[in-house]
Amino acid sequence: MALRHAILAALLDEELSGYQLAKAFDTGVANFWHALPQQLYAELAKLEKEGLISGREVVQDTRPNKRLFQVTDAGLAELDRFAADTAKPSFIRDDLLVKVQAADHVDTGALIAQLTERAAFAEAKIRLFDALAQKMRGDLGEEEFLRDGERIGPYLTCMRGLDFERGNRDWCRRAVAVLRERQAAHAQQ
Amino acid sequence: MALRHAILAALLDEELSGYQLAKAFDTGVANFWHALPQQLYAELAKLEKEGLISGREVVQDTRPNKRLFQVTDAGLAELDRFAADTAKPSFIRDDLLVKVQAADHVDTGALIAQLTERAAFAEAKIRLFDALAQKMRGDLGEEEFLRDGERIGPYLTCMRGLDFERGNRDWCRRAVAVLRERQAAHAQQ
DNA sequence: GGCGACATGTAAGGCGTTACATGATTGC
DNA sequence: GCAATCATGTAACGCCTTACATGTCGCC
Repeated sequence: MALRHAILAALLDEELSGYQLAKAFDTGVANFWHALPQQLYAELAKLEKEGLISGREVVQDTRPNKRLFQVTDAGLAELDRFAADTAKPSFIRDDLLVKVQAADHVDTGALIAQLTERAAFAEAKIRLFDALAQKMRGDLGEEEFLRDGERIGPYLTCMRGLDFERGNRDWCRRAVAVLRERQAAHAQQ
Repeated sequence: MALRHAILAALLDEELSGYQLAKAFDTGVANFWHALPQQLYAELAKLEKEGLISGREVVQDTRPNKRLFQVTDAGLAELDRFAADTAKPSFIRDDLLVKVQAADHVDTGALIAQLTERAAFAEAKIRLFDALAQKMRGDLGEEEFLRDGERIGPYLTCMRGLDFERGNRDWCRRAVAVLRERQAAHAQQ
């Protein structure tokens, strides 16, 4: 049940509406969790009902009104309790890896196309995370920021996201190169 | 619905029983997917019913009998169809990242303990994957194997697993170092 | 006799995905 | 007028997790 804790963690920095949260969790700014809008609206309702967050209506002239949520003391306590719990190990679960596992038995062309697309996707995320990290540390160097900065949690998770996507990109490119070379060798026979 | 395809991919190399599959999917040899025994037994039953795998009873003297499964032609076709489908992007979803995101608001000691444990877990997986990769490529060098080897799919996924766990380990160690230094600085105030 | 490995499941409940639904405002 | 963005949901289905259940064999 980490979704609720992910939401609480996301609301630590600023008040957000469901819609704003959804954008953050969907478009990859969520370097530490992923969720769809529907999940978020449902969980926000639950969290408010349980008193872990509190919402306030914000009336807007030009746009539909919205509700901004912030973490309550009870929410902070719950987050602390969660952090002290033993964490489960995390596992990779990726369609693309399954396909590559079967690479010797399936259509190579389709695989190459998907690996290429994934590499581009990873590259886009890298740029995003890079910009985000730079924005967070401001004028400070990384070492300096991590020593003296106020809020380093998001920076650390951003670094993990960056490295993960770099790994993704590089692996995809390598796999494409390998598959292409084998394709060429096969054609020559 | 990638579990079934993960099973098919795992059965490409050798006939396996549900129990053997479960070990592979559970203990981390599964570098491309993760699943619990219950899921596997249920999915194996479905797959057999649908004709994508076929099982044969193996009578054993010293141990309980078991059923070994292999992929049918229909199973291979299904796997090929799956591989041609556009893949969804994969996301990190990790309790530990949520906790680190909230690092500035929760107990640092508990976090350090969990990061240390995770680093050790990752290190163990690295050794496992390393040994597996070495076994797969045999006497050949990596470049040579990837060019001429018979079955490179599992090797490529193993490489991704290796890199992922290295990233995990290094990030955990870095985070621990950062948190420790800040703890020390805080104590001096 | 008990523990650990082998071997295979059922059942309940929670979490995530897909599809559907509604309505206002800004910009082309 | 139409599409995109803002803003918030409901419903159905399926996958994943947790707990429970059963039985054999080898070893200490």
